[in-house]
Amino acid sequence: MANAFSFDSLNQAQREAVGALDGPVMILAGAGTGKTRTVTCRIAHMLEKRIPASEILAVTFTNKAASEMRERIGGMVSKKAAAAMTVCTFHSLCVRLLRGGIDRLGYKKNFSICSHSDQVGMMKQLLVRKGGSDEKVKPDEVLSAISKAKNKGIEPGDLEDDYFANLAVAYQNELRAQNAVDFDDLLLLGEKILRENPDVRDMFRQQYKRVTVDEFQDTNSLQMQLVQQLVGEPYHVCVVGDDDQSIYGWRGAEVANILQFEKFFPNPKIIRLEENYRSTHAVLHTANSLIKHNVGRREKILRSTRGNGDPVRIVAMPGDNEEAEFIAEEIMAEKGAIGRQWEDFAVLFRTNGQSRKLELAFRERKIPYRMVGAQSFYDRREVRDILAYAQLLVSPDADVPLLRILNAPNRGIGQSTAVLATEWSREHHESVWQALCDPEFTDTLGPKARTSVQEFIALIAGAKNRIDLEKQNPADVLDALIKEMEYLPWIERACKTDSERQQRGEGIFSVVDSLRKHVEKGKNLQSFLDDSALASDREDDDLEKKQGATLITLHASKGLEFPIVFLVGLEEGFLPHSRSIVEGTKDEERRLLYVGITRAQDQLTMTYCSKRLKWGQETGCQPSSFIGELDDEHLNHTTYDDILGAAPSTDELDNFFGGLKGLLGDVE
DNA sequence: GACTAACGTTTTTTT
DNA sequence: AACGTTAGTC
Repeated sequence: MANAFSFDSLNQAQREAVGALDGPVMILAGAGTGKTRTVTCRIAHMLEKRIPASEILAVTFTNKAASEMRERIGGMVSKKAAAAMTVCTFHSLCVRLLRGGIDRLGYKKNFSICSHSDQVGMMKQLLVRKGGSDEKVKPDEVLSAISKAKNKGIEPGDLEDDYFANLAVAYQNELRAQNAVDFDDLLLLGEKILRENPDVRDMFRQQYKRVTVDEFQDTNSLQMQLVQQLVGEPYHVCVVGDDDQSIYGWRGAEVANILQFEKFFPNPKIIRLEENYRSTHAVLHTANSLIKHNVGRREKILRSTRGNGDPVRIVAMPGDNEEAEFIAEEIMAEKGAIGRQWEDFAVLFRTNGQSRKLELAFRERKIPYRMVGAQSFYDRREVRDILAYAQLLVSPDADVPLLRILNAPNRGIGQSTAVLATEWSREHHESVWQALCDPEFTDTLGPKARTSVQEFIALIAGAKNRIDLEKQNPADVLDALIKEMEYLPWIERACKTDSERQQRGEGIFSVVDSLRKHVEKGKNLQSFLDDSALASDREDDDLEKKQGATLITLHASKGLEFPIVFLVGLEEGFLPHSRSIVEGTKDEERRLLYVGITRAQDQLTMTYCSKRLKWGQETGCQPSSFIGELDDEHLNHTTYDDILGAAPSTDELDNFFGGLKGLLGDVE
């Protein structure tokens, strides 16, 4: 552990942050200022100072961030010490807490965690059951209102809209009846246990004497309260973040946590990291000039440790076709001219819909590219289905997963039977599964439906017995179950393409496979379901594993960096998004653009179009009001026509773009 | 109960 | 344009 890290390799501010181990500390880490390095060094410093690893808690926002942090610290100190620390997300910390003590709140310890799609399923049911509303209300709308209420500490019944309040109460009762919690409940109940039980709270405070919270600008007020419960005197807490990069306000993040940190912990030491190692001066100057238009921020001026670099280009485009072509052509030319890798290029956009034209242009030119984000692995139908079966094998009384797969694959238990069973279960205050098992209920069904139900019950009960009584490997049982009911052929029938068929098959396989690995580690089915519910895992989230230029949303780009960045669609209505103007969140849109700009290391090009295809319809566009806020000093305003001349041939294009670098770029 | 056709919607995304 | 949802038909 001797050479864990060296103070010499850190700058003044970083050194101060790494050295300040005691008391409340807030590190304001601007983009590209070596935040991760500082935080990991600080924790390594703790270990070097003989603070036991077991007393260290680091909370992150995603599981990926948690494992990366553990790995980096492991590289600096011993693997053993890294393994002994607790590095996890707020949610998984609460799961641990609740598996131990949720019975104090009247839940059973084997509670299940509702994923988003579970919540939607439940809310859809409630909307049907409650009816009553003249307008059609979307499940997501209600759920987000409930979520915001929970995060603000408002009781479901006290929601402003009566209809929503009614739904919220019903939703909460439903969760309760199924012994289930949603993501917000994890935090809510975790905080409640700590607050109401001094013995539990003291135990945690004894256990975790040093708490670090990463990405602090993304915490909501409930998470702040949780931190306050976790951290007792003498408040050895360190929060790290950048209010200028707070872009998740729409899902409850409270910048106030950073802006008013002094209110939560007394006399914090506040350290600013402003020395930027990532970008050229031109890029940073432009970023600084934009973000200073936001009011009520912790002012930070990023300083470049590098040279001026090329000016930042703002290019006016006739339309989105030209925009895509321009970028694709320029990437081809640049790559050849200065020997770049495809991976050095990134195109950033506000909405996923903007990627289509770009993909097309890339494919035409055989430019390899990687798309980040899009569809979550856990939202894939076959994955959700198989997880629903897995959950039934733990608790068949969970209504949402049961109803989800009751007729998937088709087994002759359709909507009408499902409705009858649900109604019966409500009247008799029991679960849908219990209703299906009840001969009194099945006798009310027609002979065909009755047989189908009985076969279904036998199928699930049989599999459950093989796990519970015969102690067979749950992964084997699940695998056999899937084959027995011919799930794969059923889902394949609905596929249009071969690649889709293959994808479905792989989805099913990987769920079973990851369950098997879980079991091999000695964990049970329940903990597998917990992990799956809390896992963010995008299909191939590891950007590094994919090859090619990057196409990515501004949100997903946070934390990444690229030598050459194109930021497209700087149009009023897109960036800032029209919705933000209605909702009065233009500041956050400005931060979003700030995040985008600060992703660039060497070269940045921002584009806007005069017209753009939107929802299959051509719409006129105005330049973003943000463009006018940028300082001109390192800007180069130009147009598509200026660069291209009048409609050159492809050959001319190639030649032209080949020489473009020489014409435009002030190469250092 | 299963399949098809018309319809409406469309920011960002994690746990 | 493309997707999911819903209503209508066999």
